[in-house]
Amino acid sequence: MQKKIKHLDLVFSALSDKTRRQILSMLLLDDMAVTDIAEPFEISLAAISKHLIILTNAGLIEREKRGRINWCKVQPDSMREAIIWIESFGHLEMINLDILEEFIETTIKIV
Amino acid sequence: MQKKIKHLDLVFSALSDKTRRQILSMLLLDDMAVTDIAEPFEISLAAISKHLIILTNAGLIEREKRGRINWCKVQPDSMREAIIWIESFGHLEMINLDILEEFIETTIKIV
DNA sequence: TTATCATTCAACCAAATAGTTGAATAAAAA
DNA sequence: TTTTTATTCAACTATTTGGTTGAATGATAA
Repeated sequence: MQKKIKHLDLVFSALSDKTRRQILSMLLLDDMAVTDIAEPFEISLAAISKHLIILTNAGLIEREKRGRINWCKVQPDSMREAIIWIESFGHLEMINLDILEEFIETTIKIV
Repeated sequence: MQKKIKHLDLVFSALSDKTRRQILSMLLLDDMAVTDIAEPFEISLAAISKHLIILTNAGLIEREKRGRINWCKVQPDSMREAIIWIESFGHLEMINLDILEEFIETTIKIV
C-alpha cells in the first residue's frame, strides 16, 4: 500500500512536465533511441536523459539496451492506477467518446 | 492552446502530492471549510492553505467565502482534460469496472 | 468594544527540480 | 588501434516546493 502511494506520486509528477508528456506521445507512435527522442527538443541531451530517468522511475517507459542504443518504449499499464484514481472523480462518468476520438487525432499537439 | 498546456501542468502537478489527493478525496464526500480540512493532517494550517491555493489554481476545487468560513468544493470537470490525456494511453482500453468498483469502496485510503 | 475564530500573508529554510557544461564510459566503425 | 557515436555522470546554478512561525486581516460572538 505504501508502495502504491509512492507510485501515484511518481506518475502524476512525471506527467506534470510538458516535455515528458511530449516524449510519451512520441513513444506512443514507435519505440525510439534516446538521441532520436532528444532531436526535436532544444534542451541538452543530458536534460532529456534526466527526463527519461524520471519516466522510467515512474514506470511510464521501459528501456532496453541493445548494443550502444538505449531503446525506450512506452509502458501504458503503469498508468492504470492513475487512471483509476482520476476517473473516480467526475462521479465516474465515462468520458465523452467524441471528445476522446478528436483527441486521438491530435495527440501529438496536445501536450 | 498554450493555456491548455499550462492547465495540464497544473492539474498533474497538483495531483502529484499525497496530501492534496487526500484533500480531494475528503471533498468528494462533502464540501468543507479550510480549518476542518486541516484537522486530520499533522502539518500547519498555513501549509494546508497553500495546498488549497494550488488545488484552486489547477481548477480542481472552487472556493466560496460565506462569512468568515471559506468553503471548498471539488470541481470534477477540471479533470476532464487530464482524463482524456491519460486515457489515450493503454490504447484506449476502458478500465476494468471491477477494479474501479473496488477502488470506490476504498477511495479515502488510496491516496 | 473587545475577544475570538478562520484564514492568509510574509519571511524564512531545506530539499527537490530542471537546466547547464564538460568529462567519463562503453559499443561500433574505420 | 583509433575514432566516433550513444548515453550517462558529476558538479554546478537558479527556481520551485513544502514546510515552518508569527503577524495581519476580517468576520462573528460576547
